[in-house]
Amino acid sequence: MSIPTKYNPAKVEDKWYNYWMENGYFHSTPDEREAYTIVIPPPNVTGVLHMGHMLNNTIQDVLIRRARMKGYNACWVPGTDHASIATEAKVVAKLKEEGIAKADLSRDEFLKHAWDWTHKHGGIILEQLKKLGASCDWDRTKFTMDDDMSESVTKVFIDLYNKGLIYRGYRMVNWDPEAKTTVSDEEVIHIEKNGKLYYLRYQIEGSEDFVTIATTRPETILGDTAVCINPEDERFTHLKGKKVIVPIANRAISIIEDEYVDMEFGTGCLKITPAHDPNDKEIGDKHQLEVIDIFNDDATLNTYGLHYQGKDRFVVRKEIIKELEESGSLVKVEDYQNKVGTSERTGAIIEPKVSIQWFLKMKDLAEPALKAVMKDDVNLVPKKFKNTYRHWMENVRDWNISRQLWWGHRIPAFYYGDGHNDFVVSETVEEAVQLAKEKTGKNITEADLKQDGDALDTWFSSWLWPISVFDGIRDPENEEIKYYYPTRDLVTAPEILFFWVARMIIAGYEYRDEKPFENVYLTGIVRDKQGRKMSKSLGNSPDPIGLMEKYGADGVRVGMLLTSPAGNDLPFDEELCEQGRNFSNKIWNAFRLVKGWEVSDKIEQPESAKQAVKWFDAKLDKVLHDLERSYKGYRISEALMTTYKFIWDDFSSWYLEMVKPAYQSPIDAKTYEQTIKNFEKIVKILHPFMPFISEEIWQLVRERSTEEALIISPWPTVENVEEELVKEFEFATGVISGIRNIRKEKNIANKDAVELFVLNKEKENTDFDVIISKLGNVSMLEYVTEKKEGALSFRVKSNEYFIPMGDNINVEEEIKKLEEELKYAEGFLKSVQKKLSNERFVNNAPEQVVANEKKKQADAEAKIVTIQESLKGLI
RNA sequence: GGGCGAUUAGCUCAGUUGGUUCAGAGCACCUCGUUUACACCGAGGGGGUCGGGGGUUCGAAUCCCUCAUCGCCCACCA
Repeated sequence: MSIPTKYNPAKVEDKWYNYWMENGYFHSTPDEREAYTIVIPPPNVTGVLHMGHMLNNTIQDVLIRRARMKGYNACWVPGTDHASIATEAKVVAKLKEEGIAKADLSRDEFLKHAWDWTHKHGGIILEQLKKLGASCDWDRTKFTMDDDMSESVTKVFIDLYNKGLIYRGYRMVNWDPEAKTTVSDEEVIHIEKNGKLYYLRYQIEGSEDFVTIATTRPETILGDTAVCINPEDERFTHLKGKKVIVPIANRAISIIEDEYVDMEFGTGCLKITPAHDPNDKEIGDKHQLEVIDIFNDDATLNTYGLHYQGKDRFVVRKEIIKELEESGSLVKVEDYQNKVGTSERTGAIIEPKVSIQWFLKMKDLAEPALKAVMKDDVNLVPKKFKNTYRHWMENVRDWNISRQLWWGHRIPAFYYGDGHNDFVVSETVEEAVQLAKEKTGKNITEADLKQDGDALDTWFSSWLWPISVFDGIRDPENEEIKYYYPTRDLVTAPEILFFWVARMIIAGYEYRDEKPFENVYLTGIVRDKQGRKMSKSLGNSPDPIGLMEKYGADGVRVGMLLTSPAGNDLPFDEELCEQGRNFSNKIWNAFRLVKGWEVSDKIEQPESAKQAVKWFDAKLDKVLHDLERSYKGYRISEALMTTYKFIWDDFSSWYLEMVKPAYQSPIDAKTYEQTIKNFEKIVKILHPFMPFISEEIWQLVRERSTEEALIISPWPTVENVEEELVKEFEFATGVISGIRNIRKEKNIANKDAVELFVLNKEKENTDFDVIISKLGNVSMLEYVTEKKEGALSFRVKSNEYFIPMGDNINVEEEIKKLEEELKYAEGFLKSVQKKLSNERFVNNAPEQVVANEKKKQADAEAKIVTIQESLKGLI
């Protein structure tokens, strides 16, 4: 078999992904094993893979691959989200390009376009995930608008309606004039904007007097239905009970009193526009004011806008100010900063608007979900998000679930009359007819019914995701939902903690009486080097596919994980992928080295190899133990770093060097076999991070049947860690470093052997002396009882080592070096002594701590004596 | 405006209940190296008064107070 000199990720990665697919390793069906389930946060069906997905899905793949190897029945359910508003916006834009306006299409025609679009673009992102190595069970791929998924949504809607939790309400909602739909509070982003505060005067009816109000939105005066003052405000006592004239509109409106008004702000007079401000609405309701909606759905003015009818609100703002100025109604204008709500999806400035919408009562539903997180039944990683979660859940408000969109799940309400409450809610029209008949006692036919035109908020389907992908809504007793639910981990961005995570927990308790997942791993945001969020508009987001072509999927996976503890933003830098790629290269070369050895069963295993194998076993156990802890705490970066150092340093730099046969000599069969076994172990622990290269090497070191693929091979187990052995080896590496330092100082090439004499003060284990000899290229290692003359020395703990140099010693240099060492040791001793001479320390500190200090003192003293003696010898 | 969190080496971060090798890791940097896997490498090395100040304690990166800076979330002041 010939091993290529260069590792070729592209070729290898495709090969193994296909192999895994062909052999169905990703596929899961319920069996006697324990389930380990992850449901993917479904990306938008028309979305394209970005760096956030890369991070997110890499983490999920690491978790699911490790679970698979640990013997769980691992099931990672993939899928996509119909993303109602986002997709509809894209389809509208695409139609516009083709010269088609949405308004010219019927609902069905539009939906046909949307489905076409979905079929064409949907799933691209899933194909891209395959490049990353995502080991999803593709047979289970779901889409939130699949028939069964949609049915589940409808069922839940009806159920909640029948429980009295869903209602229609004439309420102030957030209106996105661009998408012409409402959006939930969570979808409104408040942005600080520089605006103006306009002071306008309204004439008092039947008088020449005026009252001045302050507003940021002068165009809304046309919808004013009152002016409000604080009842305590003595400046305005004379106005009580009077009326004022709205400029331009020339309507008389009442002056009302309400404590809401802040006397300190503006002029202390507040204009009330119930249709276009949430607070005004509240005051309006309290005082039974008329609601005048002056806007059309696209935020142009309607007939109440008088001569401004048909013009956009911001155009009107400019024009109306001019008109007010000309008529003398504008008193002054001040610069003013305020926060303006914008739509998360379209970026449009949100218009508060009163309209009839569907709402879900949240308070009672939220309660078990709040408790679950507070007592860590659902474990948030990192924990700091618990606070934010609690804050939101304690102040949860009713959820506006209706959207004036076509792409999505249509609200299953059927109207039999024109009244707002003349409807029935049901799964089918047939059923609706029946219900309507019962409700009205009239003979109602299908033709008399009209289905509600609104679609449901996207999240109203995704909140059911962990249940509905296993059909647990329609068929709560089915085998799959019982087996796979609750899922194990959810990996997602903190931005959607409320949109999605909280609501899934709510739905979980409501529909399964159980949490939807045990752990929620919240990733950070992927940023560029300058700390800016990666976005299309900034153009600072690298193309993930391009990155994978350049560094290999394995390399990019490592790059993503290197610096991303949970909850921390990831300042992405291509250099990280480079580090990942270099790591692949390192592993590949280690493999080439081992595969290049000639094996002979005629030679004995050298003692050094025996010791190397013994140590490596112990070290592996320690690493496995550390990994277990890291994974348990979801410290994925830490687990990767442990693996990285183990492979790079312990395996490549130490172990392989120790067992490596002499130049052009064969290796004994036993060491070779053990080394292959060790290689198998390291690719196992590597596999979750770098699935491709690990499988490639696994398959190259031995012939494998399909039952023996790495992806399904068992994770190495650990019984007990021989800490002592690991420590003793560290001591030996200290000695080797000492030798290397002297070689370097004296320019002694590694191929020239040296002699090493050991003055043994403290009995140390000598098992690793063979290793010291091999890696230090020591021709003779001898224990002596007194110092060696004409030699360079170094100390490790309280042992002293000598390398004879003959005349090749610069005495002055040596003295200087020793003096420095001595100075350090004395300083150290002094600090220890200071501690020990402090009576209160000795009396108060635990015995263990004091004993340790005493040991440190003794060691330091011994070392000082050694150095002093050496110095004497030189002088 | 309210709440939460952070501030440790040039960068990104560890540092479990205050006390063993507590000041660490990776990357970057510097020096040396054409030794028979790998220069996408090897061997060495430098670098931080743990944001400032104060306090508790025998002992503080770790606990308390305060100031500064940054970030996030929530919020209707026109």
